[in-house]
Amino acid sequence: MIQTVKTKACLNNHIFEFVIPTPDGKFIARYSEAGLCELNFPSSQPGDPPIQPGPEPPEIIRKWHAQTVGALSDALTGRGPDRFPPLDLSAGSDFQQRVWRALLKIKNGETRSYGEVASAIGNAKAVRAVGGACGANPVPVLVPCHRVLAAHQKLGGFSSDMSWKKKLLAREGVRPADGWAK
DNA sequence: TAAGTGCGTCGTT
DNA sequence: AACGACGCACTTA
Repeated sequence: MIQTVKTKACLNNHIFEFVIPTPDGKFIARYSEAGLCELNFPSSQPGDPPIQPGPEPPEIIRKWHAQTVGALSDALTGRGPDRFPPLDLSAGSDFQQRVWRALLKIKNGETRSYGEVASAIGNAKAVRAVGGACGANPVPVLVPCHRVLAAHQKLGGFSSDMSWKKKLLAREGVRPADGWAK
């Protein structure tokens, strides 16, 4: 159902940019030659994101994009995506990349606390820093930073609208006893 | 129980 | 040197 629209050669690097229309709004995906390097939530601001038509992207990138579109569609409906595009997380620091890789291991419908993620990357005391890395996640939804909660199933924070965190968790069937989900 | 304070910790700016 | 999508101990109400 979701169709790609336009592409754009961005900056001087070979970055291709796509809009992904979904029932939840227009996401924006960006690709480097290594894979999906950025996925943005729909802008809360009114008005369309200005994306200029660009050169036709290489075959491989169109393939990756098709995988992204499918994975995003699955994720937004609470299903665990089976096909992922390759991810280019190289923009992050070593620490951030370790965190993001750890997030990828959290299965659909599961959650971890910031502390558990910290332990998982072998840096148990870097709890707060893990929160920072989650906030810097360049590929939200697919890299499931929304599955990281505070201790004792408390919701914790989110960089963009908290409603996204609640929404994504609810669609995966995560409903803590407290009843923060709405 | 629920909410608020203080402090340790650590990566990032 | 200051700031967080934290966690924990400890107060108050």
